[in-house]
Amino acid sequence: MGRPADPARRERTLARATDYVLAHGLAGLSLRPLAAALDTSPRMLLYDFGSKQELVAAVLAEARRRGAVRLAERLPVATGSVQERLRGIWAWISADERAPFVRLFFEVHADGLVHPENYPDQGEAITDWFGTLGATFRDVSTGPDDTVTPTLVMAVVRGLLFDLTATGDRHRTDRALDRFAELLKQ
Amino acid sequence: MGRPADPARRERTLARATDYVLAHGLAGLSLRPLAAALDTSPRMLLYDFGSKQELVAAVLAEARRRGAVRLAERLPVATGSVQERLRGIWAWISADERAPFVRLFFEVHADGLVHPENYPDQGEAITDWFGTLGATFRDVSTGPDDTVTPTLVMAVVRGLLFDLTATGDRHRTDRALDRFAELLKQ
DNA sequence: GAGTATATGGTACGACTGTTTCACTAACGA
DNA sequence: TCGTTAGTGAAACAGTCGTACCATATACTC
Repeated sequence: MGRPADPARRERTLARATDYVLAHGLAGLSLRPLAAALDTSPRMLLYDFGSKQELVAAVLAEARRRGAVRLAERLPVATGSVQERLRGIWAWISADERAPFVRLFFEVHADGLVHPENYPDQGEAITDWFGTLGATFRDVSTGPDDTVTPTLVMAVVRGLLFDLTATGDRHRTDRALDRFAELLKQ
Repeated sequence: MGRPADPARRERTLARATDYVLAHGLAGLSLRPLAAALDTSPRMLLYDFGSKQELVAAVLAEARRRGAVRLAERLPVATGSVQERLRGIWAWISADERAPFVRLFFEVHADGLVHPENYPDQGEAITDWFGTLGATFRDVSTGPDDTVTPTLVMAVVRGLLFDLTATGDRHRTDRALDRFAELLKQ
């Protein structure tokens, strides 16, 4: 008995909070401005999530969930040459629409280097793409459980993303990826 | 006339502040703990640097200066095969002693993505290694002002650094670099 | 209606932040 | 000794932070 709980409200808040964090970043996140932007109050944020730390954890989980969904929609296009697949992945991840995700990705990584205790599963977040990526580049792998090829491919992608986000030089980074694709093809 | 200024004090403070930032990171930097660790006071930090923002700028400049010196000491070893040179660079940059620099590097990049206005020269910080790196890998470059090869090499190094710092998996990242060296050799 | 559990507003607490102000001392030239 | 400039400690200011407390409103069962 009593007033029935409304879990949808928490979900709605979580979705909007994730939008907000993707737009504004994690570093300066503060409950009061966040609440104001979400038409709610710090009081309600703590009521729904317990603490700021738990709210952030929920937001990061939601962001990762969204990214995984988007990736799953995109990646199965494992047809074509190695070059085409690589270019497809790069075009997708480096597109402007993905910029907020990429930004948050780098932000979480950097914060995790200073406070590893807050991100117990950061290692997984890096390596869990290997399953899908390994499948995508099976023909250039050295074996069925080759982890080196996905590692290298992801390193190139992340490194070029790093470069692109810092310099904005799309032409140079695009060409560097093409060059890597050529090398990979042999 | 009057008491003579003592610029050495500011230099000493800057050096120790840089040590502190390299050890503790930029994100949570606060004047009072910093001053306490440096046996000085927030009052003096502001007296010497004007504001926290200028202090941070000075610290970052100092850190970059140190990194450049260390790199200049190391890089001229441009002898040997492409593989050996690449391995040498990777061994140097991924060594544990460089970890604080690498951490700060990622931290500044991430913060720069959220607040680009604070880092007007971030693009340069990424590309200014190309001069030296381009010279080092001249024999695998496509031309005298080939920017693509240095871009790719740095992307691999940064991407693998990203992986290594997040997962701590040295074996896998080392092998990925070896694989890249093989590809580069053709 | 009473009883009860959820939802919410308002407010204040204690701890921090960068910075400022005021007073004072230290070290020099004349 | 006096004037002048550099250096420095202590305290306060105005603000923000996450969070806790207290009241009250809302929506349900009985």
